Amino acid sequence: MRTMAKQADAQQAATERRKPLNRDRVLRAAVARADQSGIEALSMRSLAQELGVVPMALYKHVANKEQLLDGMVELVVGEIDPPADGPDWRSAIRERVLSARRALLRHPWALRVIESRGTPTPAVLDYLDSVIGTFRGGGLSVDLTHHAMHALGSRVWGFTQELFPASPGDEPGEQAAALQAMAARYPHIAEIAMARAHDGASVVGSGCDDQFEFEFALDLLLDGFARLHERGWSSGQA
Amino acid sequence: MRTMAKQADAQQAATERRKPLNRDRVLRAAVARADQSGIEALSMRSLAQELGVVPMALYKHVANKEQLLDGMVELVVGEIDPPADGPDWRSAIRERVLSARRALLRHPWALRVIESRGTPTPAVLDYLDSVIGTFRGGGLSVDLTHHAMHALGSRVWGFTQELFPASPGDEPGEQAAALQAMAARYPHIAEIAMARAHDGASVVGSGCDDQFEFEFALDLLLDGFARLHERGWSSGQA
DNA sequence: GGGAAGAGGTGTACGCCGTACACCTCACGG
DNA sequence: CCGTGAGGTGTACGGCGTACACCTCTTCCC
Repeated sequence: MRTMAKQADAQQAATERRKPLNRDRVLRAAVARADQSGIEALSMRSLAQELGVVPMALYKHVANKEQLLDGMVELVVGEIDPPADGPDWRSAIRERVLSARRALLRHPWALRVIESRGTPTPAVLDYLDSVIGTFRGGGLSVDLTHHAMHALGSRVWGFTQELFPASPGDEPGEQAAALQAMAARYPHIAEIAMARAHDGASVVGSGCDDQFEFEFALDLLLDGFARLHERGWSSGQA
Repeated sequence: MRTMAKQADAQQAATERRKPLNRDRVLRAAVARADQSGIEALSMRSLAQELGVVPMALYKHVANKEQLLDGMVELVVGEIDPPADGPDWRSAIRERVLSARRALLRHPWALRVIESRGTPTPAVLDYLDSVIGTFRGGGLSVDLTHHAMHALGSRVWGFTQELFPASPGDEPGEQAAALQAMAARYPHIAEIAMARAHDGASVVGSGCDDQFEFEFALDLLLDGFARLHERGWSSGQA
């Protein structure tokens, strides 16, 4: 507190919120809120409140909620590492996809938003374009690259859709009981779930899409692409 | 029109809507509406109107909207053919998944609803359980089956997430122009899109996830599973 | 036959949501 | 000094899901 403290303080309350509140601040606040409260808790109203501002104020910085979501996606996709250059397309793709995974792991809502968005944003296109470029740079044909991208599907984002949406961790006892009940009706699911529960350590909570699962599938596909590439595969034949 | 026509007619208006309107009729109407107007056009209010009933009437048959969606999923998943039995797990899975694809193709909203639902419905569990059962019946280890299911991911439903949400068909001239514009900024995407446009015939509209794309990826994965199975792969090693 | 019971349909109301529109405020350049 | 325009406000509308009290039949038992 220095001279003119009173005046400064008085102004501060006004000033603090008067700090321009540009588009970027809005987007970052939105990302933060979605990160910690989930995407469904993000409304224009709640976001405005968090920024100490009336809802309509946001519309001076984003056209509407759709554009807000697009902006958030841009931010998240911007966190993905740039492509590694090198002769080895296989590991370049691998690294890139795993980097995407890390980014989207930090913002669990992001994949769903990306996928639900009607039109891909520029950052999304940039990312896809550069992944494709890596395939092409590695010598894969346009044809094979095209199909490879489709085969990867949403996996280019580092995720495969969870089959079981990861029930938020009840205490383990309860979970075991639920499993017991399921075993009668869904024996095969239970068998697999049991086996998984065995490992224990390596699994985060009850989620099953851990790093290993993802890399298993990714490598299976990359192996497949490599094999087809070696054989000069083209969609004309088998 | 026969005797007592007037009375019958008078009653008919009342009667027609008085037809009990059970849970099943509600669900079927909801599916029909979602099929033809899209899932986002399905609100309790609009559905009620279509059934000639006040919104709150629906709540006598479904607990809330979530349960409505669950019920719709049950209906759709029920359309998937039962598993073919036979010694060949590979083609049994293939058929089953392609059947799921056909069902979900008839109800394009369904995959998104399945995935967004917090807890899988019984029909969903039945389906997954029986797919797993087919793997196991084919001799694949619990371990490999587990990873295979993850690798399939949402592909067990016959779909991979579209990377490009299929812009609704503008006239081809316009589309070509847009492509031209994109080529500058996203050369690799453009290259692939061009190549695809070449084939023409086999592609439905501008959508790219046609049958071929899907089967390409599916077979790549199934081949991979088969190969690992033959080698007695287990997650302990490479 | 009369009346309780309960299933099915109604009407009103609340609190959320996104956002259109008119307004205010105030720093700044002419 | 004043106009202007960027940034923030307040009010309002139409849509949503749904709680709650109510009405109206059908059915079934006495």
